[in-house]
Formats: sequence, C-alpha cells, structure tokens
Amino acid sequence: MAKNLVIVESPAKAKTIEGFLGSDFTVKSCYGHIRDLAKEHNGVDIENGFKPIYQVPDDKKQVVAELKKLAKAAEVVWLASDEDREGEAISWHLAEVLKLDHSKTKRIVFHEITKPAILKAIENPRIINQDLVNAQQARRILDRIVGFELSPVLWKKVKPSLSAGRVQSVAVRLIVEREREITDFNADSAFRVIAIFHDTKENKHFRAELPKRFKTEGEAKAFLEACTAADFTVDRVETKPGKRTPAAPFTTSTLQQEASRKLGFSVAQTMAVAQKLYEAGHITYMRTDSVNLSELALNAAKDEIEKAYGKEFSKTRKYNTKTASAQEAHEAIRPTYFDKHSIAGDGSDKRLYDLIWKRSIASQMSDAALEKTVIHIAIGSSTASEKEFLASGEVIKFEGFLKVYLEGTDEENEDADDGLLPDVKAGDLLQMERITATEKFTRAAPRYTEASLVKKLEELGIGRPSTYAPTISTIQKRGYVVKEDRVGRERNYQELILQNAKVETSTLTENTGAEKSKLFPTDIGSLVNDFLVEHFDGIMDYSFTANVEKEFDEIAEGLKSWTDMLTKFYGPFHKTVDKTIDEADRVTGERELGTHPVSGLPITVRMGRYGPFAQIAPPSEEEKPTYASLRAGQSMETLTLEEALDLFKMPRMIGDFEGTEMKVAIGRFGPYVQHQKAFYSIPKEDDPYQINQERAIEVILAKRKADAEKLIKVFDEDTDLQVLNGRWGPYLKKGKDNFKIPKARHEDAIKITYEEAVDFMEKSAAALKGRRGKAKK
DNA sequence: CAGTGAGCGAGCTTCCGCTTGACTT
Repeated sequence: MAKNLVIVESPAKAKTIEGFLGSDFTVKSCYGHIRDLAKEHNGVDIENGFKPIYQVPDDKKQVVAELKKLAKAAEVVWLASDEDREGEAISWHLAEVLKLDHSKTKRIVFHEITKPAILKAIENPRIINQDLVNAQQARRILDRIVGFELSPVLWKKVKPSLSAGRVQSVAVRLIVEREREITDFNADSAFRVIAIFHDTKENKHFRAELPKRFKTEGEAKAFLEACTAADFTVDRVETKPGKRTPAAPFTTSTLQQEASRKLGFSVAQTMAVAQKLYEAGHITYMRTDSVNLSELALNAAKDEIEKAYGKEFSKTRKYNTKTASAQEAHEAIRPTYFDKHSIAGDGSDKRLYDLIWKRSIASQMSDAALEKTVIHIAIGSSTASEKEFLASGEVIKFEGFLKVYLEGTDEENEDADDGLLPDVKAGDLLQMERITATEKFTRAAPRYTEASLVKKLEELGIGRPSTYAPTISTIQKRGYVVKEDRVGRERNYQELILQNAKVETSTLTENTGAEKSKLFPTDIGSLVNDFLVEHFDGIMDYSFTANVEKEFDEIAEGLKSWTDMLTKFYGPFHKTVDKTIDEADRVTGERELGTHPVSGLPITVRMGRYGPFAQIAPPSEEEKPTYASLRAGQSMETLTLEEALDLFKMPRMIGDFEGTEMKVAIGRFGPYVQHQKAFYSIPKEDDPYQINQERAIEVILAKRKADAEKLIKVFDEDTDLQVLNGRWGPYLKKGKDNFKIPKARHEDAIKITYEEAVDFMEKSAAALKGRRGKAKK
C-alpha cells in the first residue's frame, strides 16, 4: 500500500500526475464534488443559521467508499483539488466525508500539470482555507434557495415543472429582450454609392466608395447625374503602416464561440469533442477561464514556431485574464504537445484539435505588419466636386501569426473591399466604368446563437466554464427558448446604375431576416420572464450575480460572515416570495386581437395548459368558445388577427375514403390527415389548407404501404411479438415495448428464431433497467 | 404523438457547479 494518497478532481489528471510522482504515491480522482445539499427541506435548515444538510449522492457512493479505504491505509492524504472556491470546498468535503485526521492531511495546489509544478506543490502544503469554503457554501445555498423558492412560485402562477434560477432566468431574459428589440426595430434605408474605376496604366479595375450615403433616391439620382459628365482624378494617395495582433489562447467560452463560427458546432458538441481530446491526452483541461500558458508551454511553442516557420515568426506573449469572475485554476486550452500539428481521428476531433493548435501557436507568434492604402479620388464636376470617392486596400508586408490563424467575427460583414490597389499617383486620370447607388437597410441587433449567448453571459460574469453548455441546454429543455432556422421574407430595394452616360433605376428584391441556428424565445419563455422581472427584479437584474460575487469575495477574504450575508439576502427575498404567492394573478398573457369579421365576436390569444391558443368568444353564456392552438413558430406577442382567423379554418373535412370521413388538421407535429382512428402526416410540399380528397387518399395509401413493409416477421409462438424495420434497422416489438437486436443479426433478421428473440429481449431489458435505475438517482 | 383549454386536487416538478459515465427507440 502506498504511503501517500493524492486526490485530484479529474481521472485524466490523476493518470498524468501519477507518472510524475514515485511509487510512494497513489493518485486518485474524486470526480468533482462528492457531496451536495439534500433535496429534503431544500437541503438547508434556515432557522438554524442556514445550516446545510449534506448528503453523498448515489452515483458518488462508490467513489467515496474507495477513497475512504485508501485514505485509511495511507500515511499522508494530499488534497489536490483546484485552487478556487469550488476546489477548496471539494477538499473540505473530502476531509469531512473521509473523516481525515488533521495531522495526516495536507492541502496542495498547482496551476499546471507539469512535474516541477507538482513537486513544488508537494513541498509547500497548507491547510484548508475555511473562509474560501464558506464563500462556496454561501454560493451553493444562495443558488439553492433562489432556485427552490422561485420555481414553485412559477408552478402555482404559470405552469407546473417550470424552473427559475440565478443563471438560467437571466439567460432567458437576454433572449426575450433581444427578440423584442428586433420586433420593435424599424429599418431605415440609405443609398450606398460604389464606383468601379479603371486604371489604364496597369489595366486594372478597382472599387471605391463614397463615404456619404444618400437618404433619398432623389439625392442619389442627382449625384449620379452630376457624375455623368465628370472626370475623375487621383487627388492624393495615403499610405500608412498597420499591424494586427493575435488573439489570446482559448478559454472555454472563446473555444465555444470560435468552434461555432468556424466549425458550426453547438456548445455541447464542442465540449463533448474537447473532452475526448483531453482524455486522449491531446489537449489541456477544457473547462477554464484562464488565458495563461505555463512556462513549459511557452517554451515548447517557441521551439515549434522557430522550427516550423523561422525565428522571426516567434514572439513570446503572456496574456492576462480580463474577465472579472475568472478564478484561474487552470491553464488556457492548448495542445499538450505543440510538435503535434494534427491528430488522427474522425472529422470533428481533428478539426477541433486543429483549431486549438492554430490558436495556441498563433498566440505566440509575431504581429502581422500591414500597409494600409487609401486613394482619394476627386470628382471633376460643378455640382458634385465637394465629394470624393475613397478606395482602400490593405497589403500584408509580413504575415506573422496570420500564416497560421485568424480569429472569426460575429458580424456578417458586407462585401469587404480590402484588395490590392493599382499603383496610382496624384493627378492620374481614372476612367469611370460604372457607379452604382444601392439602397441599404439598417439592421437590428443580431439574435443570439448558443455561443454568442455564452459570450454575453461571461461578460456579465454569470455562469462558469463548467455550466455554460448545461445552461444553454436547460433553457431549451424547459421550453423557454428554441434553437431554430427561420426563412426570411422578400424585400424590395432600389438600385441606380450610371453606365455609358445613362442613369437607370431598377427595383430588385433581396431576402431578409433569414436565420440559421439562432435562439428564439417561446411564449412560455416570455411569459415566465415578464412575471419574474415584475416580481423579482432584484434577482433578474443583470448585475445581481456580479453583486453577490463581491460579497462572496469578502467572505473568502474573511471580511464577512457567510450567514450574515445569507440572512440579509433571505429576509426580503422570502417576503417577496410569500407576497407573490398571495397576491399575484395567474399568468395567461391574454391579449385581444380584434373581432371576427362575420360574427363580430372578440378573438383573443392566451396561454393554456397545453400551450398558447386562440379563442373566439362564445355567442352566449351557455355555449363553449371555439379554440385553436398556435402553430410552431407563431408567437402570442406577434400573432395577427388574420393569422388567428387562418387557425380556425382547421379542421377541414375533405370527403370520404372507404366510407368514412377524412379530416385535415394541424397538430403539435405539423399538418395531418385523420381517417378513422389513424393519423397520417401531410408532406411538406402539400398545403394543408388546399389538400383535396384525391391527394389525401394518396397520402394514406403511401403510409399503409410503408407500414406493411415495416413488418419483417411475426412469431407463431407469440403473435404479439414482431420483428419490425425501423429508422435504425430491425428491432423487436412486444406490446408497447421495443427491444434491440444485436447488429450482427440485422442482415438476416427474418431468420431470427423465437428462442433468440426471447434472449435478445432479456438482454435488452436488462440494459434498459440498469440505465433507468441510474437515471433515477 | 396529433382532439384539449372547466378546477376533482394525489404527488411530482426545481437550483448551480464540480466531474465523467454508459447509454444509444
């Protein structure tokens, strides 16, 4: 038995560190927190000074048992969890749960996983910092109280199973408010003027822009007409040097943003792939808010850059973390070995690794040197001479880090014109080929993507590297937010072209407002948000987290008592909770859209138990109202009377088939035909408002044919047991339950015997049971 | 899976932050 037990948080880290230490050391992982607040009584005894009630969750019992055994046998236990608030608490929980003897327990910390750093840490042990632990307990308990007192208010006032919390509710607020900004936005337009010039000396075409945009078509036209007879000369050429500097190496948040922009990954996908790379030893830890690189990494990067690109490309840079909330327990995300330019593996592994390698290497490379050139072009005309065209270009004099990597941007930039310009001089006469004045519209703020929301949350200091991806997933799972594509709509714009001394005007169309993988608030998301903002503005304030973080810092420094902090928070908060439960109305979001054009009855929208719906008021008190659910993509806030009237056109009866009626309606999963008891989805290319009897019969017959082909086999021994063909190949079905068939038997599924089928069912049922047992916790 | 939308009122839902697991109807 080893004399020393070292406990770290991550098993991959444990493996690496064990290699650095001698055989006297066993290194084990505790897999993060080993204790959490109990569910009972919200896990906090509020009357007794916010005394936390901790318990070891089921899935951690085994880890704890093993560590207990090893700790007992060891002479010294080294608690080596991360050096931040959460890490300190993990060490404390370990000491408590493993009942470690103070005399044989040592707390050590290190910021990088290198041999010298670990050895140095071992030489400088300390004791657990109880103030830091208390700051974590305050954080944990505050989050529990906020979440577990706020959520039940929503169950009572809005809908069951909803949730609210310090982080998720603010994330939803950002999306709701952005959507309203976009709805309220009125696009303004102006005419942008671009000229194409021809330089006869070099026989080269280039573009130049008029810095001023014209408000009206009339002004644009007048300008073009003034240019008809004008000549254009180079007034002056300005050249000035410029430079570009590489971006800092990746943190969790910047990795998520860049993988989203350049690789189209969701934040969850980025984290899953990064985890794989980390476990395979290719990259350093992927949940970090630090841009710091170890001395070892700086040197390795320098060596690699000098070897691969030359000395002049290397520049050692140290980056400082600007984010206020950063806790710097780790390094930035970087390749473990810089000499590994690429890795083997499937597409996404390789692509993410490439991105990380390039970004890290580029961060240690020299600036790119540029030369920026602006050509001022004078307009020789009596009426337009006060204006000038500008042609700008950028030439790279020294590539520097651009040889490897350029950071992406969130803005969709309009046709950039930074090309190479001809070598012209003041006084040169230019030939004007064409001048175009195009109507351009201003744009509303962009909708959030998953990654740009993470960026915003990080700026506000809300959430942590380990929670960005889960938070994004939670607000979607609760139905507050959806990630969707939206088709745009067509919009007309004017374009004026001056060519061959003639100005021609045409009306063109462009598509605007199309979105891909953007976050949209749902009606329930907006309603919950408005309710929380109205009653709990303190919690919903964008600076709430930043403010409580300040207090947690004071607790960590020993300047404040954690129970005092919680007492001061809880009093007014709990009072508001009680008051809201007593006084607030149920939330329905009811809104009147207008009246029915025939009957004159009022039409309203509101939130019901099954989602948002429109209703036509009943003509008399004895009668029931007419209802219709809103369709996917429609929102209570923006639904028009016309759209609501369309909803009431369903269901349509479209004639008989086999002696019974067919009904067309739109359900939760889109339009369908109902015939007898069966439902048949209407394909996308058909319009449910137009579909006729003949076409509906086709749809029904097609589905029946597919269903018939679905059945591979029925067993004589048990006619309830079938082999069916599904999306992922053959599977077994008995009653309402489905069972897996091993891949090896997919080819000849028709030959499966009854005995084999029973065997497959047992195996597949056992796997299912195991999973369910775990999921329950 | 797909229609519903009142009030019979059991028992349930829920937070944030630290880690990976063992699954793929």
